Amino acid sequence: MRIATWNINSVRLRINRVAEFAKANDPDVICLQETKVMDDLFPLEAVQEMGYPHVAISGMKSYNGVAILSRVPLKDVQRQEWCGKSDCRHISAVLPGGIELHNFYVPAGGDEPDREKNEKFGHKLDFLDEMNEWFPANRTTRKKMVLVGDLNIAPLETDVWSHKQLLKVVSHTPIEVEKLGNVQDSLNWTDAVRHFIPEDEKLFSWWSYRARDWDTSDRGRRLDHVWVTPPLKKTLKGATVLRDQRGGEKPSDHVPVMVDFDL
DNA sequence: ATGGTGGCTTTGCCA
Repeated sequence: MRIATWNINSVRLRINRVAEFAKANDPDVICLQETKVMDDLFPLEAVQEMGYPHVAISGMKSYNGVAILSRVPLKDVQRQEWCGKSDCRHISAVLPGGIELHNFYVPAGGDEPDREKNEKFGHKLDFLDEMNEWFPANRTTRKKMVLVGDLNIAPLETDVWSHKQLLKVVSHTPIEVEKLGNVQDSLNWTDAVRHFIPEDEKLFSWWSYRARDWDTSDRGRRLDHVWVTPPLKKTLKGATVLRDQRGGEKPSDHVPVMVDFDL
């Protein structure tokens, strides 16, 4: 079983890129974020043509939006509200074998890392607190779960191009890293990507559009994650970050992250 | 200290 997560930054604009990615990498499940489309305009036909008959979507006009495209049946699809907002930042479904898959798009948090001056940063911190409360209140470490998505935080020093220069930049501030760490600790989640790629190796999944040359300057961050609960840890078989997807015509600013399981 | 790009929709918002 191969599960992929990808912030696609408009699924309609990049549906052909998704199709090419699926053909080349053959993931069983593709979790998308920032689909930026209402459900009735979602390119369902194209997704089914590429071999994903089971689709769960939660989208809105212009912003946010998440989707799960699957070759295997999806059960018990749920769309959770966070911070009292219906802003399409979460969808979950149960895969065969009773594995619960959660797909998140955590708020980016704006530019200023101070909740007094920037309410978007406050929203992000509150969102993380709510995740940290919801999981232990509603699930246990014994449940088979996969949590994926654009969490908009690069927790490790090697998850950013310069730890020192990003300490006050939203996505790598100590308070965000601490709160994400609390979520991770709450159900003893394993970072499935760092399970395979050593922590002393720089690893990014996002590069800004604003760089003159994203590849040469390589000022990236690892914002996209795949976590698993303890019962799935031994089933982990590999992890891949598809850096090449940042290149070519009209890329997303994020690249796909894939994790393989032997279930 | 600033501005750089991209998507969607609007002439600004969000990332």
